[in-house]
Amino acid sequence: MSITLSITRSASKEQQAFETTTTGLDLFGADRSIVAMRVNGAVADLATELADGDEVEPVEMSSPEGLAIIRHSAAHVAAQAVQNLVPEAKLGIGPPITDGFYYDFEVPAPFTPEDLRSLERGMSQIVRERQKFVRRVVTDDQARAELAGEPFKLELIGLKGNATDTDGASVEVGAGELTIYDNVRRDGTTAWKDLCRGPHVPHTGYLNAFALTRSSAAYWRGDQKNQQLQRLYGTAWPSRDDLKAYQNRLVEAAKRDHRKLGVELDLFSFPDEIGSGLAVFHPKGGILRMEMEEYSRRKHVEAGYSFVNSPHITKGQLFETSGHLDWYADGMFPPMHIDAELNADGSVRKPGQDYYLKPMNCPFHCLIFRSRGRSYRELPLRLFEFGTVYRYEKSGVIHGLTRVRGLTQDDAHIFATKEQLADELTSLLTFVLDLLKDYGLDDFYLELSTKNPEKFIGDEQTWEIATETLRQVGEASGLELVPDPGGAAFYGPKISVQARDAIGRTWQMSTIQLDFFEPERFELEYTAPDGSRQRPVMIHRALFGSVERFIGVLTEHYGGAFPAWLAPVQVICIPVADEFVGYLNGVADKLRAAGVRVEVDSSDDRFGKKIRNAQTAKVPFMLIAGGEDAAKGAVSFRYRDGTQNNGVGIDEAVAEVVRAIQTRARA
RNA sequence: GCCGCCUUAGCUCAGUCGGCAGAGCGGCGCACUCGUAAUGCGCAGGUCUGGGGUUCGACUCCCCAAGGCGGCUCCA
Repeated sequence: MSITLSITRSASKEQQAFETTTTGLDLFGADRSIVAMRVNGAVADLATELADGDEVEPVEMSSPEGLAIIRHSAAHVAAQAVQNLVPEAKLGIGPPITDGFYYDFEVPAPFTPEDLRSLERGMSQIVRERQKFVRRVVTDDQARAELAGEPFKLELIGLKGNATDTDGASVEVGAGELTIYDNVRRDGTTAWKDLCRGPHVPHTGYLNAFALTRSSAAYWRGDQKNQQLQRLYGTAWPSRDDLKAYQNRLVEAAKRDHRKLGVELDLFSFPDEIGSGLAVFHPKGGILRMEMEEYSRRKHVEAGYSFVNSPHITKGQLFETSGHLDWYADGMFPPMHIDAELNADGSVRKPGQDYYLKPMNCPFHCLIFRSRGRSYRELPLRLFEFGTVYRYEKSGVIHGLTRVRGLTQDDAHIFATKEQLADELTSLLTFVLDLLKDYGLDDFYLELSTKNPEKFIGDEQTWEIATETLRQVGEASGLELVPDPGGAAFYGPKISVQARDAIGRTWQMSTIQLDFFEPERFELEYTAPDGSRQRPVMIHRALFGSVERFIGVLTEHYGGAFPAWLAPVQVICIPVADEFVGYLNGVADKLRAAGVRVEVDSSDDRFGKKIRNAQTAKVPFMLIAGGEDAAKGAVSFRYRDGTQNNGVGIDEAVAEVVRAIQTRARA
C-alpha cells in the first residue's frame, strides 16, 4: 500500500511517499519540540494514523496550540499524582488556561503547601516513566462503566454535545465521540486514565518544565449553587528557561503591585478602622488624584460637558424609581432608617424614611434632566460629575484600589435624540481613547457586550438598532472589536475599552453603555421641533471607571514611576553638601514660581543617601548642585533612569522641567 | 458570600516544641557629610489584630470576630 501525504512544514510543501501505515510520530517523532500535528486543519495526536492525501502540519510546543497541549497533558499528570497521593480523590475537570492549567478534585481535605511539593515530586516521577498518552474511542456505556467511580465524569458524559467552553467541560467531552486517554507505562500497563477530548503529547517525557503554583476552592462547573471542589493550579512551559522566565515575570509584576507601591510611595492606605475596601489618600496620592481629575475636567470642558453635583445619600424612593432596589439591592449598603417615632408601646407613631448611600449617579442626573422642560435644542445634554458611590462588594472580592466599596466615578450621562446617537457615540469613543492616551495608555481593544436573552428589558428592535450602532462605531474605530455575547446589563448594550498595560496585562477601562430603561422609569422627555414629546436616549459613560481604580492601574502601568505631570514630587533638589542648600532653595523658588512641585533635600543624610532616597521615591528629576554648579549658576540633572546632564543653567533647567510637565512626557 | 492560608514595632520579617519578645529599614537625637543608590553612635517604639476558652502559666493550643492574601462566584 502506498500513502501520499502532503506535508506542510513552515512555508514549504513537500510530497512524500510511505510504504506502511504512517503516523505523526514517524514524521515528527524525532523532534521533541513537536507535540502534535494538524491534519487537514484539525489538531490531532502524533500517534494518529494518516491517510492518503492528508495535509499534515506539525504543531510546535511553543505555539499557542502546543502550549495548550503540554499544559493540558501536565494537568493529566497532576491528576494522576493526586490520585496516587489521595486515592479517594474524585476527578473534576482539568483544562489548560493562560500560562498554565488547573485540575479540580473532590478530596477529603484541602491541599496544603506540603501536598503541592509532594505532588510535584509525584509528577516528576510520572514524567520520568515516559507514560504514553493513548487515545481510545469509547461508547457512552463503556465510558460509564470504566468511570463508574468518578461521579463528576459521569455527569460530564451526560452533558455530551451540550458542554460549553465557559465551564471548561468541553475540554473533557467534545461535541463528537467520547474518548478516553490512557497513560500507559513502558511495560504496557495502564497507570491512569481520564475522559478527555485531547489531544495530548505522545508521552509524559515531553513535559520538560512544570510547577504547581497554588490551590484553592472552585465551584463545580463554575456555579455557586454547586459543591466546591479543590482546584490545583500549575504551569508548564517548553523549557526550564521558559519556566524561569515566567516565574521572573510574576516577580516583576509583583513589584508593580499598586498595593505594595501604594505603601512604599506613601500614596494611600486602607485603615482597618475605616473598613474593608475604603481607601484614604495620603498627600502624595492626593496630588496624583488632583492632577488626574484636573486634566480630565479640562478635557470635559473642551468637549462640551456640563458639570453637576449630587449628594451621597438619598431616600429609597429614588432607587425604587430607577429600579436599582429591585435589581441590585444586594450590592447596596443597607438603608439608614431615620425620623421614625414610636409610641411607648412600641407601635409606630411616625413611619420615618429609608435613606441609602448611592451606588450610582444616574438617577440623580435623570432628575437634573427632568428638573425643567427640555428642548431638542439642548441635546445632546452631557452631565458630568466626579460622583462618589458606595457599593456593598462581597468581602471576598475586595482588592486594593481596583475593587473597593467606596469609589469616585468620572461619570457622565448623555441625553440625546435617537438621531444623534451614532454621531455622539463616534465622537465619544474618540474622546475616550484620546483621553486614555493622554494618561499614557495606548494599546487598546474594544469589547461589545450584547443582550443576555435571559435578562433584559425593552423591545427587541431597540436593542437591535442600538447594538448595531455600537458595533458600527466600534468597527469604525479601527480597533479590534471582541464580541461579549450576553455580557450586557439588562437595560442596554455596551462597548468597553480594554487597555493593555506596560507588561501586557489587560484592564477593562472605559465603558460606554446605552440605557433604554431609566429614561422610561423617570419619564424623561424633550420637546421635538414638531412640538411632540419625545423620550431621549441615555448614554452612561465612565472613562477611568473609578478614579481609585484608575490610580491603581496607572500605578501598575508605570510601576510607580509616574510621568512628571502626575508625579507627586516632580523635582528634588539635592545639595552635594549643606553649604549649597541656600543655592538650591533659590532654584526651588524659581521652579515653584513656575508651578513645579519641588522639594529641597536639606536633611542631614549624606549625598549618596539623598540620591538613593530620591531614586527609590521615583522622583522624575533630581537637580544636584555643588561647587562646580554654583560657580557657573547651574545645576546638574539626574534623571530617573540614572542618566545625567551636568552644568545646565538654572533658567534652562526650569524650562526643561516645565516643558516635560506641560507635554505630559513619559520620563 | 464560599474554600484555604495569613495577622509579632510605622514597614519587611525573625522568634519562643506553652515559661513575662528580637533584627533591619523607617522615626527621633548627636556627630559626620563638596559629587551620583544606604556615614557612625545613641534613643524611643509592641497589652504579639480583637474577644472568649483550655492551662499554674497563652504571642504560642482551641473557638469566635475583624482585617489581609490566593482562588471561586459576583461586578448595575
